[in-house]
Amino acid sequence: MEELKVLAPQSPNYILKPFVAKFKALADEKRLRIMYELCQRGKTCVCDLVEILETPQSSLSYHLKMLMDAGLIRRETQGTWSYYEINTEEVNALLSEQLCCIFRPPGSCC
Amino acid sequence: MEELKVLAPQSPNYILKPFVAKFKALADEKRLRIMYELCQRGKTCVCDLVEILETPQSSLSYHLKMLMDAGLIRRETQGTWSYYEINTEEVNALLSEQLCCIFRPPGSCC
DNA sequence: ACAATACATCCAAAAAAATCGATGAATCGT
DNA sequence: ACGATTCATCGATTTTTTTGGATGTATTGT
Repeated sequence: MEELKVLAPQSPNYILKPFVAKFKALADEKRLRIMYELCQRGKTCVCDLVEILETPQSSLSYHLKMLMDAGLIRRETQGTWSYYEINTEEVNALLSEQLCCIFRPPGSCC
Repeated sequence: MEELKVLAPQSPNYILKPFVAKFKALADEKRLRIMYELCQRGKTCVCDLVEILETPQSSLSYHLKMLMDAGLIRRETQGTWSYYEINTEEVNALLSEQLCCIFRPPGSCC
């Protein structure tokens, strides 16, 4: 039976690791644009985003997955449609209030 | 007298662009670690960071430049030494208060 | 049942970012 | 003046990320 190896919980890298994925998810113009649109429009399906961003559907799905895996957005499936929306709690916990008008849904702050 | 004209309504991408570089700068474990150490220790020179992060000097310089270009840290040169420190205003404007203990210098908030 | 739509996933190619030894400029100590 | 130290920049290589057409599954409308 192999031993489970774990980073020391007090190591800085252990503390910082969860944030890397979140910042990576935000470190792309297309994904920032997705975040922006989801804030402006609320729940939005992929086919609408394809039109808004003028980006191939497979590319959109890829970027949405990045944001999902980082916990910054949420998906709600209704039949064939996938509706995505901002995960307000996560975004609020991560970004400053000054960014609320850009990356937080209207009314969720300020 | 002509009225000062505010820039015509810009595309979302225009608004978002400045943030891409900032999030890109934070989207790396090594650079997050640099931010963390600068917060803990205040002004720190490159040679100290080389020892702390156990990373080649050229790599450190590369990452410090990324953070500099994003405006997240500041440099102060004293003779041969380069001291880097957090740009508190920028970080506060970008990140949530909940991250203050990790990415903001102690005492600059909470 | 069939055609059309929505979307996640796959995959190979292209683009972007990171790595690290080497070089060179500036400064310091002796 | 000379050797040593600090650090930014260069450049070739490796690694990671992004791209977008193709494929497959699920669902909807007729």
